[in-house]
Amino acid sequence: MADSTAHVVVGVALRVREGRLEVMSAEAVRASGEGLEEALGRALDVPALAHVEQLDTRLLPDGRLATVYLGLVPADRVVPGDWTNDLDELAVAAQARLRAKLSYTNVGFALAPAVFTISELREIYVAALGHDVSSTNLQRVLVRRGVLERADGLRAPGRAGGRPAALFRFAHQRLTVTDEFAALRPPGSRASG
Amino acid sequence: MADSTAHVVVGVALRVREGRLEVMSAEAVRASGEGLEEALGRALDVPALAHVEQLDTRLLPDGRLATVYLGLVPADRVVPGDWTNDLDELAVAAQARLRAKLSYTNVGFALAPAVFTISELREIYVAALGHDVSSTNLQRVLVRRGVLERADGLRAPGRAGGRPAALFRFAHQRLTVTDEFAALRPPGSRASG
DNA sequence: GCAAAAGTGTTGTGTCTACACCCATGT
DNA sequence: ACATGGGTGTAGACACAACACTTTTGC
Repeated sequence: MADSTAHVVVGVALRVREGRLEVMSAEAVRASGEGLEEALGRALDVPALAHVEQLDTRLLPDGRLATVYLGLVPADRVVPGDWTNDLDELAVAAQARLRAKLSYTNVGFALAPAVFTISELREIYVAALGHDVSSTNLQRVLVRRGVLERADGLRAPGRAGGRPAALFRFAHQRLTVTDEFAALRPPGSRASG
Repeated sequence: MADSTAHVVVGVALRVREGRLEVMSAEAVRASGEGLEEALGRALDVPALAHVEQLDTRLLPDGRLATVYLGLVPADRVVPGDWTNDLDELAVAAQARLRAKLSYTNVGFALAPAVFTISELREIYVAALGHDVSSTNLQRVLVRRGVLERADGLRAPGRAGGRPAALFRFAHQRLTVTDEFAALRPPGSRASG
């Protein structure tokens, strides 16, 4: 009864680099009596992750039991490891989770640098979502929801010229649901701004 | 290495009964080499569940590792067990998940009888969501989304009279996302029905 | 001046809530 | 007739996508 199958913690980290979504996976055997967090800490560089959440617990093909975590790394953070572009089944599940949450939460904070222009944020969203995003609408949606706020200063234009870009930052660095339930809201809950 | 902590599967079942949300929890120790499903089968009456999904994997206060599943039972199905109205922390998490999914998926199918009137469905939603729901809008939202469809026949009125109610059924008996991403949809995705 | 990049104004559409009103039945 | 419960019509509020237009820079 004390002997159950070995339990491992698997980390799947995602980040956006040069317009592409990159993955890195790692696993650690969980020592007897050890918490999930400790094992996750050995699997991934957790302090480097801006956001972590549990994805799934499943039996691996080899019969071991694995608890899978999704970690997100800001684009400007240097995290060594075997980053790759090809997504295995687990990475696809992680991306699906990320895609969904990008649209109704502020998870973007975990992929973006501390301060950025809308164009830079747009690139991140395009890579993570896998489809084009209008920077006009991206800005408006996120500002209206209170997800983004202005940071001081401007980014000087490149050699090609152009208007200097305003800098923004995420208003919160913790996951928040920003688009609560499109339908079936409680009665009398129409004011939102 | 082979000796990790004992792993248990915990099932949290929810149903609506007499206008109240009820919970039943159970757990089963997972035998060596056994899958999660088998243990879940011993913990809950799985064939009676119209929908099952994984909620969380966590360390219990006693140090055991538990994988928690959420199961939903249709209101008219007879499932013996120790059903109660007071929700512990796990049950609250289960309810939160249910509440969220009620608004952007068709999970309702797993709580409702095969065929029902809008009023009956409304009662279920009220109990699960914890706030009032207008039957007018409930009907319109779910029909517009293609979640509900008409069933043949009418329900005769009670002794107090009233117009006979139309019968409806859920169009699908498997979880489907019906309100995909409010914002940041791919370009050119405006037509919907 | 012209191209490039950023940002604002504005319009149209879809989806929701709220509420007025009509329909079908029992007594 | 009238109370009761079921259902439809419709108006108003948002939030969003799309696109035209203005602003600010480099060359």
